[in-house]
Amino acid sequence: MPDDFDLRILTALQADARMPANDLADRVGLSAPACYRRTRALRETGAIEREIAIVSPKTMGWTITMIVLVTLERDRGRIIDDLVRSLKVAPEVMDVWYVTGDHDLVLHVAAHDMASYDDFTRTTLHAAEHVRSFKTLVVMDHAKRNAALPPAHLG
Amino acid sequence: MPDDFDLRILTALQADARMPANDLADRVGLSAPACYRRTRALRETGAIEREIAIVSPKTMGWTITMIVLVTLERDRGRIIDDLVRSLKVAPEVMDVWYVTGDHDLVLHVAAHDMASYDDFTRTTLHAAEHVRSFKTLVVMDHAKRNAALPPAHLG
DNA sequence: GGTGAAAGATTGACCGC
DNA sequence: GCGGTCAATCTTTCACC
Repeated sequence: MPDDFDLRILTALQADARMPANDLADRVGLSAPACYRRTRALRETGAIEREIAIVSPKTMGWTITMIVLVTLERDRGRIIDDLVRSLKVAPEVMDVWYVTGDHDLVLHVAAHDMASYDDFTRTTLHAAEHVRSFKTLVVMDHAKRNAALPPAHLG
Repeated sequence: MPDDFDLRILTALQADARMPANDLADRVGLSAPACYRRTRALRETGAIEREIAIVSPKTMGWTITMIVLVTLERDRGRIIDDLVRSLKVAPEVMDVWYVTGDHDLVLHVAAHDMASYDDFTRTTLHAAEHVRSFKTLVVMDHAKRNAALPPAHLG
């Protein structure tokens, strides 16, 4: 169970994973080695899943992204695992959410252009069993991109 | 314009922002100082937007997330800037996408529980002008969470 | 962009609570 | 178990070519 020191560390590292342990120490009120030990423990327990650079999509050659709302046949059971497995492997697929409501899956997909997105839908979605239908919402602007979570509530 | 060295650096740092410049150097085929200079330039030009820790939502006390499909009145002009501004400020809102298609905005929202999500919809969505309707898709599982982009295509 | 050295950060050993 | 101090090690960063 994380205490407030841990939550402060996590909140700081969510904003800047490269913050030196010394700055972290000042912020959370511990010594640098104490911050380091806690940070290491947070990594080992999986509270920190990974530490990554957020890169501009255009720089990486991904010019468009789509939100895809997928509706499955109404006997979806474990068979959709096959679909999800193929989505996990597909590099263009950045996020897969299982949802309840008007749809069953929501995807966040990157593409170089519309033609390559069409390819993706053909090989991955149209080809899949149990996909009844899907709707593509083309992203015009990613107005807020907060890969980090909201800050934790401190006790 | 990034060359292949830059793209390799970006691809590596997307997977692990803490990779030492020495390892980076081995991977991309440059010396550590060269990698460092390129990395710094990539930060300064905004190709690297930021470097963050991906934290487990449950550790941070965010137990549920939602995908929200927002439909606006059909005279949305600049007025929706007010809505987007409030969404950008709201800590629970992790992503805001402007989209074309059956809806106008897609949100990715975190909440501590359903009651606090209800609060959010009341204060931020129901209260907003020009929101015609919205649909909430409750996330049951974030099966793929790839805050990083797909790898770049190298020439 | 490479080399080598200075500056700074991370990590380990050890002590005390 | 926890954190603190000090020191060794490793990384980042700079100066110079």
